[in-house]
Amino acid sequence: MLARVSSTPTFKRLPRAVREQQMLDAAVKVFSRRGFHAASMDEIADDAGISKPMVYAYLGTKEELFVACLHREGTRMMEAIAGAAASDLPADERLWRGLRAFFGFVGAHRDGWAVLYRQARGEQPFAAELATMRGRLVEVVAGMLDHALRAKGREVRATDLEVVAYALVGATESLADWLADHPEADPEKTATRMMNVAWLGADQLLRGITWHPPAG
Amino acid sequence: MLARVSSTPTFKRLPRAVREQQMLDAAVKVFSRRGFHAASMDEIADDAGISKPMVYAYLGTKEELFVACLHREGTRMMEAIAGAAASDLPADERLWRGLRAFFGFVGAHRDGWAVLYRQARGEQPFAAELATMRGRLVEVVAGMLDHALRAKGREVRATDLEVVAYALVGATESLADWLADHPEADPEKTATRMMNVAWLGADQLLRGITWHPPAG
DNA sequence: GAGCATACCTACTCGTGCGTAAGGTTACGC
DNA sequence: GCGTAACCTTACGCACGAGTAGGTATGCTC
Repeated sequence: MLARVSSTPTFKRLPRAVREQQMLDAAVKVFSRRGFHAASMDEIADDAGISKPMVYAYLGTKEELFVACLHREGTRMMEAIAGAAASDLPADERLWRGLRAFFGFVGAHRDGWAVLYRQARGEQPFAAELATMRGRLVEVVAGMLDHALRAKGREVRATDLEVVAYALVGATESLADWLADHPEADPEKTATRMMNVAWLGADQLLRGITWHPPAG
Repeated sequence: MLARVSSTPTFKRLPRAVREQQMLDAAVKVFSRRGFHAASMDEIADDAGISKPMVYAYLGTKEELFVACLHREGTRMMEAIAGAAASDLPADERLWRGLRAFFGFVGAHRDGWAVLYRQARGEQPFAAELATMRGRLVEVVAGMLDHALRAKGREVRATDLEVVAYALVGATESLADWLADHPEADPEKTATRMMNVAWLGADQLLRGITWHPPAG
């Protein structure tokens, strides 16, 4: 066996923790470019500058690897948002800061977002995990609306609140998607636009103004 | 070879057009349950009550089959919406009818929606096609907003308009997704909720009321 | 400087599922 | 009633990619 001849400068041996991060970086990149199925473990290993068995040794099977990506990116995102939107602020201020943090994250981690949102969504095994994460977001938004409503002495059925929150989260994700496809776009400006759509509509609702279908 | 013994009542031979529809029905069903990759041509053929080579003979490769599904479901949906929202109505009326038609469609074709939205989105080869369809929707919505604005003597930059439209479409898709997961929910009611989120916010914008970030 | 653990490799196996070759059977025109 | 074309089948080839077996090198500890 020729093995590694000294022609190549005998690449560094790195501690596990470092290699794991490199692998995750590569995996996120490849998954986001190719999609879960089309991505091959060989390509990921290659991209990480390591051989395939190392990936299996450290991060396990392909599914487990994907879950690990999901976890890392998801955690990073949630932390970015939670860190920005402290809960002792008024609702509109929290919403604004949360949105800014969110779009900032997406702008800076387009690959991560693609993995999280575009890929995980379609694949059965991961959709549930993703849904849970989104569920937490919806709850937070619904909580903010509810809080603001109660402050005005109003009360709304929980389902209605949840659905509205769901719509707002959806709109936000959609804009994030748009942002991921427009590298030249400004995350801050996108956040402002979202705020316009969301808060002006919500504000109306908070005042008790509602729309209802025409008769017939 | 035993071949088909007369025990089974010699299943009917059907004309191509009919079989193609049966195949598409089966394909939509299986794709929506399993996802594009996990779905096997064998299962689709089986579900259509036909053998695999027939599928290849009529609809071509797996990718082509999926595109065919996408096309049929997409066309049906667009027709449902376009049919409901005639362009000679006022903007809010058009929006309302379009939304109602849309949620009605999703409520009635949950499988089709899952294929269109959840699957096509993640898979590179189809994402483009899907994006085009959504693009048309966004244009329509943006056009409605623009029309309403001009009627009030206002003018907004095209980009802003497009982004707002994008957000509204995203919110709507998100609610459709919610609807697909809640079989007991009422499409009509969901449309009303969406109208509340969208139109109240849009109405504010139409009046020239905008939100802007706090100083600092 | 022997021993041991950990990092790392090449080179396979093997299942799965797409796509097809080659042939059987039914309907319909003439 | 017979040919021909369209319908439909079984049974396979084959590529691709997940996962593994088994071995080599390197650094750390005492």
